[in-house]
Amino acid sequence: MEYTVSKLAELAGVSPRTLRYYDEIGLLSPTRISSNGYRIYGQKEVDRLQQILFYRELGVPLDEIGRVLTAKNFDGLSALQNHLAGLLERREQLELLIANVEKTIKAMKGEIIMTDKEKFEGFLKKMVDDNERQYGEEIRKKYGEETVKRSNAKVLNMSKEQYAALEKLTKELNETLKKAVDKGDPGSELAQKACELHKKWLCFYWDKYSKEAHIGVTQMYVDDPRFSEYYERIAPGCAVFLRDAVAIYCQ
Amino acid sequence: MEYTVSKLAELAGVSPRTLRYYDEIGLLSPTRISSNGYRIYGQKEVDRLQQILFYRELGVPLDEIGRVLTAKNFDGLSALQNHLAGLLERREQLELLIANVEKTIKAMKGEIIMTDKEKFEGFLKKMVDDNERQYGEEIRKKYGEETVKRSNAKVLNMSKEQYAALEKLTKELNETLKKAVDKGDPGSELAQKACELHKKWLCFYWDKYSKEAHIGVTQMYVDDPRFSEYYERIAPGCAVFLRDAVAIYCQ
DNA sequence: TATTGACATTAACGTTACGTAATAGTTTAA
DNA sequence: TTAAACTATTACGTAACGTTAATGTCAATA
Repeated sequence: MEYTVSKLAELAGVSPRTLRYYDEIGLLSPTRISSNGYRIYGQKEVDRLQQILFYRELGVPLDEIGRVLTAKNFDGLSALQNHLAGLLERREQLELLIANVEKTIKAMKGEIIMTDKEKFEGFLKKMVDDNERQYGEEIRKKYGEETVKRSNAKVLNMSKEQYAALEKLTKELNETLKKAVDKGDPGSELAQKACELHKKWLCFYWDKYSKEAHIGVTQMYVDDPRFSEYYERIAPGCAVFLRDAVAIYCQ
Repeated sequence: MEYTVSKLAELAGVSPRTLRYYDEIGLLSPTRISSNGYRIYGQKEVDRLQQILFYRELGVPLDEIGRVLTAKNFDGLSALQNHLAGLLERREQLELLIANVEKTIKAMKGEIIMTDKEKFEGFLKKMVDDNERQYGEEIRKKYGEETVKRSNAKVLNMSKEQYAALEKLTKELNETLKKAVDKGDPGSELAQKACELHKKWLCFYWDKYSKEAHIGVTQMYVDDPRFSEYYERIAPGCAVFLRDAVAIYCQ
């Protein structure tokens, strides 16, 4: 049986270009060149190509494949063993990489949470300041500072388990929010569940929960573009939706 | 603090070429170019380089690093998560590769063993034939055939455990042989231990052991270049050494 | 002061295993 | 006869630099 490039290519599941390339680097040459200049491959070449592709599947570089195929069995074996050693090393490196990336992701998530925490603190301060302008000052101020202090301590002293719980809760909240926004009704059961989760979530940061603060913070999500951006990523229109839902929730 | 290319390169543990390349692709440009045309880097660039190298460590391609660094936290996070997904996929592929290569190595080892087995069978036949020429024929012939038959069955029906034991034994034999050849004395304790191991090894293939056959097969190692080659790989002069050692062993 | 050695610069090729044109000739089917 | 479907060679592009090569600049020494 004789094959031209594309016939053999189709037979072996590679591109004609690949066969020409293998010819070019001397890895697989055709039996002969026909009078019109076409490459003609025979059965021997088919077999060799199978072998080549076999080693290629194993990730052996082409020049090594060439050496392996011309070598005897024994050399082929040690070549493969070398290759295996390389693969094992690569796997170890990959494991390290993965572990590092995962760690980094965790850290980044933590950072975002911390960033949010700072924003909340800022919000708390603002709320307190507003209160102060409305009412007297010292008592409220002192109360505000303590709140912030306690919030600090709360987040910083979070145990691993608590942190994990917060992560889980965040995920659940985001998913619920997304689904609720898709439905579109801030008064829906799902939306109210999201509010409930959001309240729980806030309580990870806040020592003391109040309806007013809850309403205030969700309003801030709408007003402050840095917050809006965060929530827009969860779902379009999410900040506004959450504010409206919380308004109902806190009635 | 200002740095020239090689200063920064040394500080960060990369090559000057790398820094020029990063400049070329716009990933990290120097603060300014001094009058003599030298690249001058400042603290900001040092920080950015640290970040770049951090992501590079994680295997993120340079163009993606560029995007990640200009993006906000959140984008950086999702970029990393994407990257992680890619890594996990690569790990799976790598696992498959490794499994396949290991399987192939096992198969190749088996093949070599099988090849040897055929050679042994050939030897057995020859031995039997010689015997036949010397003695009568039918009984011996039948006996020989049965031996071969049983040898076939024995190897083909080898259990995984037996196969593993054979592998272990082969390794031990080869190592002992190598050490013994290095010492140089076929009568040494180590050489005789190698003979003992070789006997055990033969018994994996042979149903029935005889001193004459043992001497004969090691003589064949010397005479048949295909065998010699195999043993030469273990140590130079190994075939002759083994024959001499077995001659002493079988006295 | 002239020279030397250690720096700097840009330009350009090499690395892997092909994919993807571009250009040109050949075979085959309609 | 013509067009489709093949063939060929040549050459650029890919990622992230390493490695010359040719040339220019700076600081220190003979």
